[in-house]
Amino acid sequence: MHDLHIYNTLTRRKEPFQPLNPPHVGMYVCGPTLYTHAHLGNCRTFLSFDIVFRYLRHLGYKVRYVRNITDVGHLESDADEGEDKVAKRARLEKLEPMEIVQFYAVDFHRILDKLNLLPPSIEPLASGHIPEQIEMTQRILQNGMAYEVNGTVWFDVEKFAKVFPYTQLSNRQLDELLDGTRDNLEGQDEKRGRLDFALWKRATPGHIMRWNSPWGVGFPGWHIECSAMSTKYLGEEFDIHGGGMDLIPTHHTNEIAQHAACYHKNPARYWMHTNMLTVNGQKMSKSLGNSFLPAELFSGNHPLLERGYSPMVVRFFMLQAHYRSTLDFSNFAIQAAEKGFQRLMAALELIPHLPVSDTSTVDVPALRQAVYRAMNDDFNTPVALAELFEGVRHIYAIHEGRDTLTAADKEQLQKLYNEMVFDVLGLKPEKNSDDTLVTGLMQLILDIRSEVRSKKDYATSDKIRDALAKLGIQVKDGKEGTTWSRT
RNA sequence: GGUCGGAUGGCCGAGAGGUUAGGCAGAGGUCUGCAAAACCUUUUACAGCGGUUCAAAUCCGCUUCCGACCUCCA
Repeated sequence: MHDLHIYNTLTRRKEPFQPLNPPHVGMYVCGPTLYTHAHLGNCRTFLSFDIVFRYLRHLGYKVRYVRNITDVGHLESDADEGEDKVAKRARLEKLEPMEIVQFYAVDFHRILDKLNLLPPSIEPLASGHIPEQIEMTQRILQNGMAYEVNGTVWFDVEKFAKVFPYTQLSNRQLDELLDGTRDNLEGQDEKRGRLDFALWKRATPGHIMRWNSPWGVGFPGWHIECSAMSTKYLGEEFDIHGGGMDLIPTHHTNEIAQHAACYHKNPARYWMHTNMLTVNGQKMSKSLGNSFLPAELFSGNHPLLERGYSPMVVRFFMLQAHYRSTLDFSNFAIQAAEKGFQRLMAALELIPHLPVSDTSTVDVPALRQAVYRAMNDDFNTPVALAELFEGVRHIYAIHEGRDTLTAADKEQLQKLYNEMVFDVLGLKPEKNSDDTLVTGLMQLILDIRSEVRSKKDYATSDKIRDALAKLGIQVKDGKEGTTWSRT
């Protein structure tokens, strides 16, 4: 029935999507480490998976979507050195680590809600799954793929690589990885191999986040929380695992390793990775100073921004690029998206008012097929939108009598746009005002204006129009009467 | 330096051997008391040089430039 193909990073190919236990689908996406505000690039990744979630549900799958929040164990360096990011922030602000995470989690959810992302089915915290992580670490030790040194448990990458393709996901050569990192082996006397990573870390006396374990007081490593939580909620093997592309070489590679060291198989069948958001061709990142927060984008309160852009415009802007391509941000580009979004929404509002005829000159089933073909091709939202814009042209043509539509086709057209635009793409109209008083007053004012216009009293009608313009209301005289909108 | 991925018209961005992607901007038009808005039509393209092919933006090779990862990042 569906012909959905998903690009799998594991095989570097698009593959037909076949869930393990239809109609159920298990999907795990690596969420943020909330020691600070999530930035716009982070949001793009979660938006991409929101589309996956929505489309799979639309196709009739029962999706369990797990997206974690990492609140412990993520150190400042992937080499398992430096301070825990959350703990550091807590120390600096003299707050409980959980206070830090709670503060940024609330903010994170508020932003995602504005962008109309559906909440995941489960949003587990790493700190809430310490026993699971300890248990998994024990299992890896029992299976001989890890070793303990002074209360820290290290994953033995080189040993593991002999029995499992460790570099499968990143598509790199193990020798080269070992070579490339040799020089920073110094100062790390505990781990045996340069690629080895911590499953459990001994807590230094001043470390605020600490739990008892078979190896003494400590805290879990960065990657193990995702393995433990995905296994707990989705099982030893599930359908989709996703995250940003930058997680491929370290985080996801190690996740697969840990999981395979326990269960002798890759946790997920389809690995999906989203590309980066760039600004002037460079990856958005805090260190480059080219990142801004979603809240700043909405308000326009940032040096890089000419003005604010509404959340739905931002969503539309991101959907105009495929999730595996980089997307370059600029004021010009997002302003173009804003106009396009408004055009799409205006056409959508027109559908219920379209006249019907005995025959159709528009091939609605073909349009429908084209849109689904795009979505089935690895969630190709830009092409799906392009097809919907083809439909927009027809909607206007029908509106103006240049094309015709049967009642049945009109119903199908309405259904297609409702389902695709609202349910799958998650766009929604941004009402300027639903204040009934304003609506009533405007109706009255425009009635008066049209009366004086019919008497050719243009001085008065222009006075009304100009005065409204000063108040930020644009009057639009059309064939079918006069409408208005806020500017 | 190593590995991987890119270079598409003024901008953003799809496509991936033969047929117009789409959006925005520009130009022309329709409508209009005027204006705006809206709608219609429409110009400009596949980094460079070779090769394969009846046919290449699309495949292969080289060159140039850019990015990502290898060091915190979705």
